[in-house]
Amino acid sequence: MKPTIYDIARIAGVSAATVSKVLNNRGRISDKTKQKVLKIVDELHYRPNVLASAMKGKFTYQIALLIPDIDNPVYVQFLKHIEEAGQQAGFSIVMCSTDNDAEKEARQVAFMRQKRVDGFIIASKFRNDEVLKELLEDGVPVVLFAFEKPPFSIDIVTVDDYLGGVAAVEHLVSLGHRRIGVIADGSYSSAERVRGYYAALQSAGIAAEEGLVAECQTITLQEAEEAAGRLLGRRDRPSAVFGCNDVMAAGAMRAARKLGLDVPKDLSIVGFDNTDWCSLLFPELTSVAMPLPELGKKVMEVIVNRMERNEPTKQTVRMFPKLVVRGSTGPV
Amino acid sequence: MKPTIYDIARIAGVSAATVSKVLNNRGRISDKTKQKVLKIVDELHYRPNVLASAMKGKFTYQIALLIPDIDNPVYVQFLKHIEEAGQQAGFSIVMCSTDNDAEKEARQVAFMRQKRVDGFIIASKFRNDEVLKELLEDGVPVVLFAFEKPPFSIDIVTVDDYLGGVAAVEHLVSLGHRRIGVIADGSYSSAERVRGYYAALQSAGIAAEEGLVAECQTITLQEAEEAAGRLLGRRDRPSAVFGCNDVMAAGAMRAARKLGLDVPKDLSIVGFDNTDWCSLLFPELTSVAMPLPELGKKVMEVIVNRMERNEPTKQTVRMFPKLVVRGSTGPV
DNA sequence: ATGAAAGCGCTAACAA
DNA sequence: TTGTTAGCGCTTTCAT
Repeated sequence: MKPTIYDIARIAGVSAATVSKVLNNRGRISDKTKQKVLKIVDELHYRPNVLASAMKGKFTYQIALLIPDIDNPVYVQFLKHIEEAGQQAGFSIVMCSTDNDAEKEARQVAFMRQKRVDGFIIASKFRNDEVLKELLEDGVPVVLFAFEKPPFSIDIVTVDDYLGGVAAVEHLVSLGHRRIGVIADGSYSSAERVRGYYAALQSAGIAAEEGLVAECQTITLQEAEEAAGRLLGRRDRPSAVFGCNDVMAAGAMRAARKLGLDVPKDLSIVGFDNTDWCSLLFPELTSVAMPLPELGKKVMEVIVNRMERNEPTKQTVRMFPKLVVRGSTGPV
Repeated sequence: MKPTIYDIARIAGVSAATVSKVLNNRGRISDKTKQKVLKIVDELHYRPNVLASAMKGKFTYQIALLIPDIDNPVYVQFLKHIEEAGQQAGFSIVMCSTDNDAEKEARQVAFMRQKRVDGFIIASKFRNDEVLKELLEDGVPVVLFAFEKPPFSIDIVTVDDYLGGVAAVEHLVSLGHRRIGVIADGSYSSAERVRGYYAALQSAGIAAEEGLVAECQTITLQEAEEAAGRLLGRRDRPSAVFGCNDVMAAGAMRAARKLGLDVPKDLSIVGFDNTDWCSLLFPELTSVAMPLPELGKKVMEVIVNRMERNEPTKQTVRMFPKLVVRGSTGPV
């Protein structure tokens, strides 16, 4: 059997309370007993049982990460960087995929709460307002990652999608493009990026055109390809397309190829998220990058902060995206 | 506060023990009290505290998944399917990336054991034999996923890499290729796939050639591209390349493009893992697919089985891979 | 069929 | 400075 705090206590000739104090650096303990206890702890490879200490109101050191759809490569990046930051801070990440399904969201949250995870990081979207509200009311630490949910008062760590959209489109404009299509999905981020698109057009003095925005219901290559097909099938097709994420952009790439269009000669394409897909595509995809390592660190910082002291004021951290130019964009 | 079993008991006018029995379907309880208790449970939205029941030796319903490197898209697929199967079976997955680092492996395992996860699924590789041995000796449920570790007696759920290698190379041979290169990494799976390569060559009556096997230290696009470059730079370059995973194959694709070789006219390429990268590449990548949904289900089945009754005999499940032909392979 | 009581491993008052 | 005690929420004998 694994040794318990009592085994340590017995061998060291002290009480369990003393051992606990040594382990947690609380109260005053003489240096002598401290050393003695630590020595035994080391010898027996003693490791406190997290369950037991969590029962006393301490942390479980587990954070649930809710992700809508792991087939989108950007979510893998989220996971990667959040797990990394979590490891750094001493927390593990429990991966919960929700498949964009409100029922599943509810089930996962309920299940995780039973396990007393210390908090929830919700990435990109969350449909079940009911459940979110309950979480907040119950004072469970929750941080939204890479999206916002306006009516809710809640901690948020995200990227400035609006500015990202602006950057993408300004790049295209600077290359001389004036007819620029967009492929968007129904998400909050997407809407912001599209807003950036309009703003960039406007400040370049380009009139926004009906029919240059294609919508996807779900974020899949196939849907994106179809949406792009609609855009590129027009008689007056755009000379550039802004995909609101790399999946959309990849779909546009496929559509272009199917139509025999050369990228970037006949069509420039910009994506968003700067995932590893960018370097697989040919030509490589110009894309807007989030500062993921920083975002990951930040989201852990915010959630741990909320776990430790539940301040009444929530914060929104909105970091700056950065355009990464590659081969998929060029002059008209 | 969340209601406890005592709250339920009090309201229902029974003892906590009775409530516990109802909840766990143990002992005999009259239908009447059962209904009464269940009703209260429902009304209060009572959910048992997993920590508390785990303290009494029950499950935590958490399984640690150790993954070496989430940048390889196949590991994301592992995660996806294992999480799915876990959800089905009522277990959540704690993601632990190890970065191929023995120290990190040890840290992660120690940390997870503190949290009393019910078991470990180790994907693809594990360097720290020490730690693995300890896990096994302590009777902790462990299953290897998608690789084997011959000297150890341990449960394994994997794909038959050898047959996968055979299938890939037989496909190339059937297209008329006789000089076939391989790009491998140092993993167990890779070695098996290469063994399949040799076997397929031999049964086709083709002499294996020195220098047609390129090795990578790590699985990155760049290294793969370099390795492929070495293969394709030879005067008598192969007409086909078998990448031991899709990353390697993608690297080969890039190398080919850099050398101005047309795929599949000048060079056929086969990958392994059938990841989503396959449909991003152009031409789309022919690749060997693992039956991931089945593997995911199986690995959960095996680990849960080991959790429930620790039988002395370990099992190895080796499933069959399947070649998926796409545009990257063609006749010589 | 039901309940009382002990205890899982730990922490936190409170005493000493 | 250290120890005693109670208790987190649950399960499990063992009585009744």
